[in-house]
Amino acid sequence: MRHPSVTYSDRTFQALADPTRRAVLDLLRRGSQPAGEIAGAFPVSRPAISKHLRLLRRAHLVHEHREGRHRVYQLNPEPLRAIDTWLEQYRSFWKMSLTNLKTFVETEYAKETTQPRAAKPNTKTSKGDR
Amino acid sequence: MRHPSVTYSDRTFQALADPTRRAVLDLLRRGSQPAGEIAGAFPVSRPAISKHLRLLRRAHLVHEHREGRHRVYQLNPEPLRAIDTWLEQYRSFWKMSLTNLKTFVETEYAKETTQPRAAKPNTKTSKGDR
DNA sequence: ATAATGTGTAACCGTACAGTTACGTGATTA
DNA sequence: TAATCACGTAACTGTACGGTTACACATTAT
Repeated sequence: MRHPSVTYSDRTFQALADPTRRAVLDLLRRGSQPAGEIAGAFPVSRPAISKHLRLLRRAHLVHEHREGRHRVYQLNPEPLRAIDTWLEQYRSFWKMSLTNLKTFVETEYAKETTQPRAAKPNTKTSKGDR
Repeated sequence: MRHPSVTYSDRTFQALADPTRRAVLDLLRRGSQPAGEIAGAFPVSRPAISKHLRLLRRAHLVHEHREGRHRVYQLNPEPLRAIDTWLEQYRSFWKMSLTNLKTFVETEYAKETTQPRAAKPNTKTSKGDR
């Protein structure tokens, strides 16, 4: 079950989880398109794409506006900034050499692991606070 | 139904779709930890976390090694590079001002929309293959 | 008015989570 | 050896997708 409160970037991450939806975004980078034309670019049925578009809308990754009987979809890259921000915290990690990472990790966890016994972390105490 | 072939970064995006799993990664940035201690940091049951860890493992976002009766999990930021690469293509978009984006989009789609009739994209031709 | 287009939605099916409790298993401790 | 610890896994439940077909609805075109 999903958590009761679904955050903003939650929807974003969730929307990006599907390869078809990412492909739709990739497509829209080339310019806005009506739903039907987007659907034409994929090997699935039009309603399937329609539902993908609904999720992308829900995540604010696309904007839609009517144009005659078309519904034109436009990329909105704004929510991707949140992803970028999240990733930012990890950049330093993959810039570290693996050896450095290993060292860092070892020193960090050293206090819990070096002593065979006394270090048994009391798992339960820290459980209530989140 | 999932596509037959699930790509590498597919697993990654999918693993990141869940807020708990992202939180686990955030936790591991501070240093490796055994499964139980990770579980202690969340309001869900230990088996639930165990399953999250399985997905993270499947996405290669964490490494696991046994240490006595503990299983220590370590962050592996490597797969996140793929996400970063994907995002890279969108950076230019959110750096553009909205007006510029609008202009770009309009000129791009102009050929299909400016002529009322003749431009009707033949959606069906590419659709027949499914 | 009627027909055709372009889209979204409803209803239905199968699968993959996310969570739970109960249980199995290897490593430590008594 | 027996008890305990730290996990993973199995079995089960509910929900959200991802896909399909059938249909409703609004907007042109005849």
